[in-house]
Amino acid sequence: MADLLTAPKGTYDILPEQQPLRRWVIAIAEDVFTRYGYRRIDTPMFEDTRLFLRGIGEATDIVRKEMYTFTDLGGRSITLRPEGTAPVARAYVEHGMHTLPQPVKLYYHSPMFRYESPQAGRYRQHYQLGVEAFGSSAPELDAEVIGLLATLYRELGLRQVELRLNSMGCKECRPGYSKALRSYLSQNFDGLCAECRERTRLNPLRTFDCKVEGCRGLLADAPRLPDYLCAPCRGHHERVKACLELQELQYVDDHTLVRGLDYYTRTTFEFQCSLLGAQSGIGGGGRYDDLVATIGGPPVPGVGFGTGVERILLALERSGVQGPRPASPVVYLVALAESARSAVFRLAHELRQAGICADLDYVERSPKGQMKQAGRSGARYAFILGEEELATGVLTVRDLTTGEEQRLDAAAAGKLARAAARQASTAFTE
RNA sequence: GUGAACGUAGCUCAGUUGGCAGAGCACUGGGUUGUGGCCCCAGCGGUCGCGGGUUCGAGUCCCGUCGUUCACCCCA
Repeated sequence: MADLLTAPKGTYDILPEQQPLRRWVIAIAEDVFTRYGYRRIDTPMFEDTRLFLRGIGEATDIVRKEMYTFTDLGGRSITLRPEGTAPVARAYVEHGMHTLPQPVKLYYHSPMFRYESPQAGRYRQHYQLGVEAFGSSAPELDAEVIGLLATLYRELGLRQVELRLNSMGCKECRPGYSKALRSYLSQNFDGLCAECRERTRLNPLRTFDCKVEGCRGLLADAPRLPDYLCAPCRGHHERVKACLELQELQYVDDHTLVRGLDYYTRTTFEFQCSLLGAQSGIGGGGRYDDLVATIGGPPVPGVGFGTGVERILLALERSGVQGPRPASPVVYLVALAESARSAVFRLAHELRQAGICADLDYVERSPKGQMKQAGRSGARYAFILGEEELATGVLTVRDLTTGEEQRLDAAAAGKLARAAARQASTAFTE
């Protein structure tokens, strides 16, 4: 026990009993994504490190201290994917998707890797569901992406979800704001915490995340991003809001909402769920009109989001949402005598070939033990074989829901099992 | 990276001022020569995270270390 190996820090096993709820969430997500016209893409779990350096931005926390980067045996610098947008953008460029009818709408469900300190809802490997739409700068697309995510949360039955919205401006107007903010921060440098002094130099917009009392006070009087937006950005933002209202979506304007990835332009948004505790962000994203060009592609705009599967599951559990019941066998086979084991094994094979889910004992349990397993397995019927049945060529078929028993030949028993299997599968799809 | 709390059976947890390692659940068998769920009985299962120290004696006290959890930070 002393040297027992465990899952690496910040990782976890997804156990059989946890699978149904997770698979249900993913199935609903894929249904919603498909309904909005998005198609699935899978990209490698690791990429050339330069993709993330250029795409996410070298000043971000993700790139500076959270990437799993290593040199492979060929001397290449490789990084485990920390987020989904840059890899999908890379695939878009690499496969010439800018020549397809635009926009190109893609979705993914993939593990992400970040070297973080684990806590509730935060892991070193976590799964994200996300969408990316390339090739249109229409504000309707921003609003659609946001509406799509809101629809997903609603169909999952999540409660207490709030949408926060901001515009980050574009490369025309944001530099002017950054300059004004940096200048304001520099004038009040003595009142800032050590970290915000660093942020002033690297990425002044991030100071809005600071929770230190003194910094918050100073930032309350800081220049506001909305006052610096250029006319096109302002118009875009107004149209996004109008389209949110067309979808009857509530949102909170938050001009301090700055996300941790440098590629965002114009729209940024984040859904927060108060059921989650400290890691309240359940999903977020925005527009990234310069990303594709930054990683070496044509100047193609885009917009998308990522949402954390573990945080959705956590919120669902705290909302009391139950997953679907795990599948049970239709038939459990019981050998009452040692001499019946071969016939039972043979019968299990035949049932399975006929498409019926059947299970049996493999550890030489007593008859009572086998019946106990049959009951626990959730099977509809126990097919019982002992010396009497072997001699007369029939099966004892016990209906485990009613306890009634009858003697049937193999053909009649198979018919019964097929009927029960059909019933079980229709119950599942409903 | 920083701080706090917690590490005892597969799981959830008791364990008094330091004095024989416990319970419930789960698992296996029996109670019924060939029959599940409920009940009863029995069994299986532990280097008390790991390493040092104090002590006649440490699960218990001290130090270190690793891990988990929560929070900061950041994000999904």
